[in-house]
Amino acid sequence: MSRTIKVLLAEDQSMVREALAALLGLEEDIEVVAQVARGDAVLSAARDHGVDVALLDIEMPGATGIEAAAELHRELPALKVVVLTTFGRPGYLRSAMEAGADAFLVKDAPASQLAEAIRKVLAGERVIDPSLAAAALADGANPLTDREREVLRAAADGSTNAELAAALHLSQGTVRNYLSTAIQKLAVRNRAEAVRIAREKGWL
Amino acid sequence: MSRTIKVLLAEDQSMVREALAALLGLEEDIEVVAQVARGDAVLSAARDHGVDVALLDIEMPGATGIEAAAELHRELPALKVVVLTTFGRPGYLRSAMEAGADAFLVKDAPASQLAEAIRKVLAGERVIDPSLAAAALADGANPLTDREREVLRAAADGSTNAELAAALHLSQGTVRNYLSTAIQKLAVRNRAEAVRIAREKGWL
DNA sequence: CCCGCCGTATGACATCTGTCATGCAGGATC
DNA sequence: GATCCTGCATGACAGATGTCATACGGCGGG
Repeated sequence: MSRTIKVLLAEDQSMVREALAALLGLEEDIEVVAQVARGDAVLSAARDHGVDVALLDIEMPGATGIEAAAELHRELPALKVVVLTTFGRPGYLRSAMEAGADAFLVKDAPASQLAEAIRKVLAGERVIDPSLAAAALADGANPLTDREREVLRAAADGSTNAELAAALHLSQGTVRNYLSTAIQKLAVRNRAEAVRIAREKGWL
Repeated sequence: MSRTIKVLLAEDQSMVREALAALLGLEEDIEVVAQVARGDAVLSAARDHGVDVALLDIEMPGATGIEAAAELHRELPALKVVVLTTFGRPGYLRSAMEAGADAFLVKDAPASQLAEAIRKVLAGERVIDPSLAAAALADGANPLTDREREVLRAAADGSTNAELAAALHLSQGTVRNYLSTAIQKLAVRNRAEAVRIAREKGWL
């Protein structure tokens, strides 16, 4: 028989993290051997505990789960990565896959899928929600350039053009040009809508 | 000896809900007897299962945890209510308390506080994070009028003045007046910032 | 009864935003 | 080397947004 599966859990909300640990603790063949609350603590914890599978939330301080996934994939290629997120944003799925994730789960899927996904990735399978995959393909790739994304992200909090220009070391006109092209690419009417749509797609 | 504490769990993300159930299941004196995923399913589930404590997430479809709390407080006054939320927004705390909640927990508190809070509210105590309470008091009450809130909420998705006017059956000028006063009350420069601040405070 | 606030509305004004044409430098591609 | 794309910039213009003064009816408090 095989030994238990060693899992690393990365999730910033303690209550959710410990609850997930309790859930996985109910499984006989799974053992949560490490828990971290920050994206930038993932790699060393995975190394220190000889982990088989890393379960990563996306929204975390320090580094996102996607960034952590890429790092793990580079440094510990044998390690399997499951990305777990609140938001089923097509762009997140795409980035997670590009970062080398083996599974992508949303938190409103039934709890049973979590242990199941862990076993499947260890067996070499990939696990992704088919409808999300379809949405990701339908949306296509992120149409925004780096600069456009950067400006849009900075504009998300309601900053004015002048503030954006100062913060990004650009001229005010350039800021407006970037926002204008972003607005057109996203087929919306103003920056607020552009921010909303880009967020929904996971393109920010 | 006393019988086990019967708990109702209301949280829309299945994985989180079931994980919390697993967590509470580890406690000898606590039993999760019902789980619901919608705010408008809380009351009848609580009635049907003779629940002692209801654990309510705020963000849920159907009705918010706050609305559900108010309903429970009205219909089943003996029932204790614990509000559990991702966002430690002062305005949420205030509304939860006004709705008759007995405890207010944020999901990034340690998991141990959950069972502890359940026992405390049953003992007649109230449980709230002191720093959040301080923030709620410091912020004061929501300064926005009903209409201002309504317009701001509608403006949050990037709608233009004309769209807002049509949607709310107001003149465009009136919409601008409301947004203008909201902007001034929140001491910000434009509607986008106003939306952000109002959200952060839990005033939307 | 009067005052003040809320909801609603208008008009005028200043500023901010979004669009477009145009320009230039650097890197990639052919 | 010519061409194209990207990043950056400018100026001009139209339209959206924010401010302010003003107005009126209703409602609640003093």
